[in-house]
Amino acid sequence: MAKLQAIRGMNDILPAQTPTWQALESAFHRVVHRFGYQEIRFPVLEQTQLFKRSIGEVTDIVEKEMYSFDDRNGDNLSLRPEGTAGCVRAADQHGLLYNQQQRLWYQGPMFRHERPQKGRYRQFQQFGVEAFGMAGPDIDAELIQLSADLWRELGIGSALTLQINNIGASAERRAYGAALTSFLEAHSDRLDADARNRLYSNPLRILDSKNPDMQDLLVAAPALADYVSDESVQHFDELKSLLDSAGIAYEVNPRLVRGLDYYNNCVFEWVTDALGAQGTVCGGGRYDGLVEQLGGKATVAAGFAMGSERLVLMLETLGKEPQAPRPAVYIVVPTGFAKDALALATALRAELPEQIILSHCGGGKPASQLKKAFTLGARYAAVIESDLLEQGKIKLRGLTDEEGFEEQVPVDDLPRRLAELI
RNA sequence: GUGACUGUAGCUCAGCUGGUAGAGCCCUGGACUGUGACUCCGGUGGUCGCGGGUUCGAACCCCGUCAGUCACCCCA
Repeated sequence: MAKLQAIRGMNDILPAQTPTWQALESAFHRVVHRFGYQEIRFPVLEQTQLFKRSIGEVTDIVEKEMYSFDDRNGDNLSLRPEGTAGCVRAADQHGLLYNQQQRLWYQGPMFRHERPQKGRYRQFQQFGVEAFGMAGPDIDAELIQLSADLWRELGIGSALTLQINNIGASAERRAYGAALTSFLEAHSDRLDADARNRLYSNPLRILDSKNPDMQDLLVAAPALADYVSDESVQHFDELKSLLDSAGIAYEVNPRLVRGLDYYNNCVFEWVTDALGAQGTVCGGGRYDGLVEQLGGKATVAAGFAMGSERLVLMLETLGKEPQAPRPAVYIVVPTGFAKDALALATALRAELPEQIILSHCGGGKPASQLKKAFTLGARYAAVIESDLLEQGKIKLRGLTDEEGFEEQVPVDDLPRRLAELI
């Protein structure tokens, strides 16, 4: 029988990597906490309809990337491909959005059936932040500032660039899309297959094509900025000046178009060149129409999401991984002294509750146990020896280069002695 | 979904034009050492991703399949 293995594109995260993940998660928690955001948790499965109506019927995500199936009741369900739709559904369903402001955050796995590659997996983790009921650019700036604070906390700010754009209201985008379509129709002989596919369904997506021929063609195309309302432009200008005063550098990228339909006005992405093809680490923007579109009372909103795997990759390639936790004390236990070791370990953990106290299990010579203590990077070894123990003493050894001492300590004093040293 | 490359011990890899597998590291037992580090001796561990085919014989050739990597596409 063939060995069972993980589903394609779904990764196990092993002990060697979990410290980096924990560092990332705790940094995120610290940042959202000090910005006053509250956690919300919502299911991994939703009605397929929710994603179709929010993300957009003709987007790649719902067209070909969702894990959808009929459950036993015949309802069509989907694993969430992103967080915003479920967050809005949950918040609206429980009345969190009715005439009030909310600052929310979530984290968890998302699912998209794409061909896996570096920084892109079929199950992946996102952190997301959503803010409801605030119409001005001040909240947009706050969201960006929050993300920038996280980069600072992680020490990766210098490897990230902020790109922003104003994509206007959906009606404006429709008008622009029509203009873009007719422009491209006039040059249909120069369009690549992908552009031809999107010509009528989603022409704006042609804007960020990586095909140089398309980009050459688009130089002469109508500009989205010319179709955006004065209000949108003013909102965007205010955002830029807020970012300026906050000291957050940005680039205006007129080609920046988000892949989900619900965005409007200002959108942004944090990008890096440290990750190969997956340059976007964080993306978001305003989505003022989504709540109403999903059946709620009209509520303005903005938010962003970031990909944890990509951030972990960045931490690794930039050498910002935390050190693996090392034991403070390793107890060397000769055969027949398990009870003494257990009692000693309990006493040490009571005195030093934050430290890792490892007691050797499985027997073996003291010499090889000590070797294990060194291998694990333990700072001290508490060596039980029968003749010493009869005198109520234990041997304490410092195992690091700086602390290469060896001393005999009364067993009862060992917790206090170690507390002094550590 | 498309393309290119890859798939041999836990890890990193070798295996010439086909003759049923090797090294280093790791782990482990022992010797030595004033109870780890250096040195010496020994040991565990492989359906050569999987399934077919060609052949007297395949890790090596052919087909399929699964998985990985990178890129396209798309996005976090």
